[in-house]
Amino acid sequence: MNIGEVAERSGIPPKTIRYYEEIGLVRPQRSANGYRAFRESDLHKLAFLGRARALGFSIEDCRTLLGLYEDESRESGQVKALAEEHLTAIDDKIAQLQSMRDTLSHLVAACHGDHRPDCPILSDLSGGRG
Amino acid sequence: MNIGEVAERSGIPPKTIRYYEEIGLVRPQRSANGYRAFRESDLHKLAFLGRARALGFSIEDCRTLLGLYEDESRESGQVKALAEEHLTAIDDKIAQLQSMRDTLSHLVAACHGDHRPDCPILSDLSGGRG
DNA sequence: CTTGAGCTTCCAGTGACTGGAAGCCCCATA
DNA sequence: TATGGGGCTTCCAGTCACTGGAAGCTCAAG
Repeated sequence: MNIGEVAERSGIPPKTIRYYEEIGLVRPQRSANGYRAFRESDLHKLAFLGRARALGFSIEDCRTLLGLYEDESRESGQVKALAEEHLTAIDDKIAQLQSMRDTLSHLVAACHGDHRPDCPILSDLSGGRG
Repeated sequence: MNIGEVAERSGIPPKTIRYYEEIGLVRPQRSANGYRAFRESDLHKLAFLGRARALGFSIEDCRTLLGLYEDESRESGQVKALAEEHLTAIDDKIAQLQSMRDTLSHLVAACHGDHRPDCPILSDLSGGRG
């Protein structure tokens, strides 16, 4: 398979696939003409990466997960620990965004939003009174 | 004021303040010795920026907000529109994270996480049956 | 033989900092 | 007066995960 077909079937753009090769996540062979020659197993790996990235795992986490996936002597505890750590990070981010959201939505509600200059949003940002 | 004091009073690290100057968000004067000389108004601006950043506004949004803050002929509608747009973006991010969180927490719950190799998390990542 | 799509590499830019090196400047103490 | 240490300066590089674009090679169709 050439990169275009792999991109389509894995849902990962060609540029990103090349980048993944550059950082050693996949190692496709090469045809005589210099084109990358992907096997089904490469496609499978890329799809794995796509799903892991969609769950928000970092590239380094993905590398670890791929390693565990290919290691038949892995312990599921290692995978679960990584996933739990990531889950905690996600929860932290959600909490942070939620807090921003709460503050911001109050400010937006308080702002009449018309042609006049006075604005509770700017007042708040400027320190509470001005 | 030197940069150290401004950093402490605004809560923004010196490195970040220098960066903000570089991109034109603040323009402190200079003392004869080459040190940056901040006025109270610079400190005020930096505190404004710190709060806007804490609400998740991008640097470019912050630039716009500062401009509106200093423009006495602004219309509060412009500020509100910007804030609403940002609020929507936050909501989108929360929804995305929440979706990741849901999937991931199910997978984590399904994984026994012991010394055995079989693992629903990896199975899912590998395409549902691997 | 030409055209155009697809592939190659390499370089640069994104956002918002952050770390580190090399080198002034200033103040306090011995 | 020397020195030591902390604070300040600039500049360069790295972060993360791509993404855009340029220049040029390859391949299949007409």
